[in-house]
Amino acid sequence: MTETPTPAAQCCAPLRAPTLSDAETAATAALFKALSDPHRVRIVNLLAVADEAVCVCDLTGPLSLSQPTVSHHLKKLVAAGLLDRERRGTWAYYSLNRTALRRLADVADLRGGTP
Amino acid sequence: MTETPTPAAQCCAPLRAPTLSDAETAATAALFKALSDPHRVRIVNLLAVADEAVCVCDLTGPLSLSQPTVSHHLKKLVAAGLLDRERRGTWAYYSLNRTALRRLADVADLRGGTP
DNA sequence: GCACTTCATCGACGAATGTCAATACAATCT
DNA sequence: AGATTGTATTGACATTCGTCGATGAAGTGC
Repeated sequence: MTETPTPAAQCCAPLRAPTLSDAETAATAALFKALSDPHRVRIVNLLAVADEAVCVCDLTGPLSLSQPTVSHHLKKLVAAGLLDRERRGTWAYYSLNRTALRRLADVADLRGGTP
Repeated sequence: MTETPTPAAQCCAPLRAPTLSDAETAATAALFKALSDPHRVRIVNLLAVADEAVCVCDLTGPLSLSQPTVSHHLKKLVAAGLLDRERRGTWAYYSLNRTALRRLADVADLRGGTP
């Protein structure tokens, strides 16, 4: 997979949109799909409360998952645009993309604009 | 399936919550999972723009899906608490549960309370 | 160079998902 | 009662998903 399709968080459209293209519908579903797993919800929650970026080794414990599985989930969240990845030496630090999460909240908001 | 587990939309907790129980995490993931399919996103969008309740036969066309498949998706959305079902004679009318969608928007909102 | 650590990818497995045709159920009408 | 219409359920199928062990890849320090 050398392709890097644009993150769903950048293509999604609000559920209240008057018309929704197929691409927007797919992107919106993909965005929700990224959060459709309990472990990924937990990851986002951990990153939301931690104001510091977190590395993979800090997540395997709280999640009770193997390291490959944690990397797998992180990759999905990054692909969706919800997480940012940064390398510091040997470590890979992940942090929340607050802009993407703002957009997610707006997608689910049935009333008007983005304050 | 005679069990009727409480809808995810009533058990979910915001992603910004300081601590998230396993049950809350699972419910939150289940809520997102209900919207992780493009056809279900389309259904919610159709119901969001239509201020009238909609029956199954009105959805098979726009979705290009068979009637059993549409019923299957509707059932999942109702189970998640996002849709309400009402029988009128032979027809089954579905409508958006605006409270549940409000809650969904709040789940994704990283900043404070529920205005 | 080599050893070591951290993370990503690969391969395989069982489990869950979306889909449809066929069938059953429910409500209405004659 | 029987016929008809709209909806729900069943059973089967291919596909996708989450998980792990094993292996690679990248970086650090000796």
